[in-house]
Amino acid sequence: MENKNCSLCLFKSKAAKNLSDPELKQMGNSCAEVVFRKGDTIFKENALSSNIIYLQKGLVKLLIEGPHQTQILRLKKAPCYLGLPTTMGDKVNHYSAVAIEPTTACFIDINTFKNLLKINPDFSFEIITELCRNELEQFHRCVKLIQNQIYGRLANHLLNLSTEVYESTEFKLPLTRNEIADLVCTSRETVSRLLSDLSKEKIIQVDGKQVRILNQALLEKISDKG
Amino acid sequence: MENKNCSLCLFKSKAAKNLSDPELKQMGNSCAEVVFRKGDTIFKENALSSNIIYLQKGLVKLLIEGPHQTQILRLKKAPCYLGLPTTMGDKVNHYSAVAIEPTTACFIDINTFKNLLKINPDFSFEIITELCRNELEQFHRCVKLIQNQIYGRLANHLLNLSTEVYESTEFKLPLTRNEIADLVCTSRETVSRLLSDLSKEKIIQVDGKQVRILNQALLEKISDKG
DNA sequence: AAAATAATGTGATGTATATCACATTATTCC
DNA sequence: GGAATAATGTGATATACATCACATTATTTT
Repeated sequence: MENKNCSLCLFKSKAAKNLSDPELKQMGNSCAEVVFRKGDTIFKENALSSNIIYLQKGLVKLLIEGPHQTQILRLKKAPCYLGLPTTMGDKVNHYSAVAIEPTTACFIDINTFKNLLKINPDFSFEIITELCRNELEQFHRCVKLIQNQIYGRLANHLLNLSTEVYESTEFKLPLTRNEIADLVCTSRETVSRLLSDLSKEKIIQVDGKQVRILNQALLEKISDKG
Repeated sequence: MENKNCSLCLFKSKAAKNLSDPELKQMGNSCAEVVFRKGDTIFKENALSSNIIYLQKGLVKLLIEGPHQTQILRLKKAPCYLGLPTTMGDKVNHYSAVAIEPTTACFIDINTFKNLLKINPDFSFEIITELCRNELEQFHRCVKLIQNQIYGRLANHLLNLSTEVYESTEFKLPLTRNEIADLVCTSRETVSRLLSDLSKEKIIQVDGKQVRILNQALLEKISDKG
């Protein structure tokens, strides 16, 4: 791998904009690019965590084993860092990451990353800011997940896929009904039923995994009110 | 306020151990100590966030307005930082902090704090580590909250109060049944019923707010299994 | 292309827990 | 210390959703 490639890739990250050329080179030298197919595991819960991952391209789900079922914590879309909390926060991963679309990821050695944090305060300041924003998002996601009924949670995730992930009112679901159930914490059957309810109400149009949002305003209301 | 006091106080924080004498002095100079009584608000959701708070003494609840009820995100026990994510992550607070016991807190000016992050990489590294650990904890809390039934969540919080907060099998609940409901996301009535169920099963002993844990092993099993 | 496997839809039934209603007991306040 | 207010306990009823059961349809695999 060449330094040139890495610096181009990492320049998408706000934090890495603070890195100097030699620092980027240093990162590039301990950085390995890996391609994943749909379904491939990028890192696994309980395995030793030794890399920060920079998602160059693709879409990933973060999974954690709950007391009753695996929970999809959130989806992460490139470009972004992956596994910052789980790699910096403990020796062992507290969740898994699995590609749900063809994905390219850079594995950055944790010691190199830590070193950059220590020698470049602007870089580390941006990382702090990003961690803080993530945590705030996570608080909101969590409260919504607990307090909203499933209809509202489902609406929320459909909107999220439409506006954040695919930036289109029509898209192909990257998840099975079972995975959607793990995301909104319900059963597969309920997902089926509620999707066809939304369809009957002409709020969305569903054909297998193909989804089109017909009434975004109403979907937003459902997402907010529960 | 004197520098001497502040450095003593902040030395309890792992991150602040990396601060030099002049840096501690700098922090001390833009640091105000405030005493709160039970029920006092320390900072409020949606207000402009301008301070990092170091909890010297006491116990605090973090509140966020949910779509259906206020949610208690978590309890925070001194000594710890308060409002790191909400102050660094946005201009405005995403949650409130309210004292639930007599509490002493130091308000550190955000600009001073940011400056220290920029000039002292070891300090900022520790803050990153703490943020990461918090986020991991939060993931686990969230999954437990969604997947466990209320009996399990209640057990979990009773254990937490016993082992983390009061470090005793007997303690006085710092929350009303209503607040416990906001914590485990249920109704006041259900909290009443489940507490007396736990009592009938001889797992805990309840007299008003006074609680004694009689069968910790079983309580842990309930907390884990749901 | 056939066989095997995985994903999905849909009815019937059960249950945890919300909600309403009201009685009882603590706390706070003047 | 009595009045007002807040906190708590407990029954009856309603409901969102889980779970089970099975039919149907996609998707892989060979």
